[in-house]
Amino acid sequence: MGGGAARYPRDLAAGDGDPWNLGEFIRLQRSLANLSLRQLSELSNVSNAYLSQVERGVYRPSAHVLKSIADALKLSAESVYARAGLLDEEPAQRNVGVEEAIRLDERLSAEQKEALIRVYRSFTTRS
Amino acid sequence: MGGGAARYPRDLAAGDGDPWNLGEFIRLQRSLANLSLRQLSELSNVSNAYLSQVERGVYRPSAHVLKSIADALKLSAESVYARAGLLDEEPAQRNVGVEEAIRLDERLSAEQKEALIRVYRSFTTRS
DNA sequence: CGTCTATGCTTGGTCTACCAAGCGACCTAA
DNA sequence: TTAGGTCGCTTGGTAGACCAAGCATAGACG
Repeated sequence: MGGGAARYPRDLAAGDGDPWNLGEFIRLQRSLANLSLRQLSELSNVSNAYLSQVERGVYRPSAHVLKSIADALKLSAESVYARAGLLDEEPAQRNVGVEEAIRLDERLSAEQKEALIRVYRSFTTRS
Repeated sequence: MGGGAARYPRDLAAGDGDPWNLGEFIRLQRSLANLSLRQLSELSNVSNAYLSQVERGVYRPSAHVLKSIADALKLSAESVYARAGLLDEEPAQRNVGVEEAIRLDERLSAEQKEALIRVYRSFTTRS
């Protein structure tokens, strides 16, 4: 742990690109946390080899790995998912929609949900 | 499209299990939307073969596929991710945290972020 | 009966996410 | 100089996500 940050030919110093793709984003967050690939690897239980490939854009990590990385970097999973294009937008919208709310309600049976949705549609659909 | 819903030995009628695992959940939502495997397949650009396996719990789909399915079923990606165990909890928490907010701010340079975080920590950490 | 269409399921294979092991470059200490 | 440490990166291999094609069943219509 002693060290300062050493500089390497293709090291973090090369972070000139825009951090709009996932790899650059993760690399930036990692550097802001002052973590090496192997340190982040240990924190996230993801191999340093794969982390390197992810940061360089060789592979697109699964959500499971993304979540581990997010936890290790103390980022919310939602933020990282949004960067990965797995979530539509910024975590700002909280519109669920009537139909989805109905379908997700666990106290309703399937038949009750169908009936509710049918009625809801009959109210909202102009024939 | 004419048809009513046909019943098959291991068909939707067998939806007696609790919809707490992802497969059962997707199958339930699909049946509530009155979609066949192939219809959902076309809407989501996921093969019906794979959808069948996902619903039966043979495979755990990637987030990309999950998002496609969520869109096709008109569910929010967050809800489905939560079911898949990819999100920590219900979409109810809106705590971002100061450090994360800093790191995600695009108008700050890396140095500015580091400085801010350092100051923030100096305020919040008891020595 | 036979044929058509729709359903969900199974199979064989391809692609890629992911890891263990190792490499070259760089630094510091003896 | 050599030895030991860390850095990021590359390579070979394995497991599983994912699909195209085909199967079996069931209803509708002739």
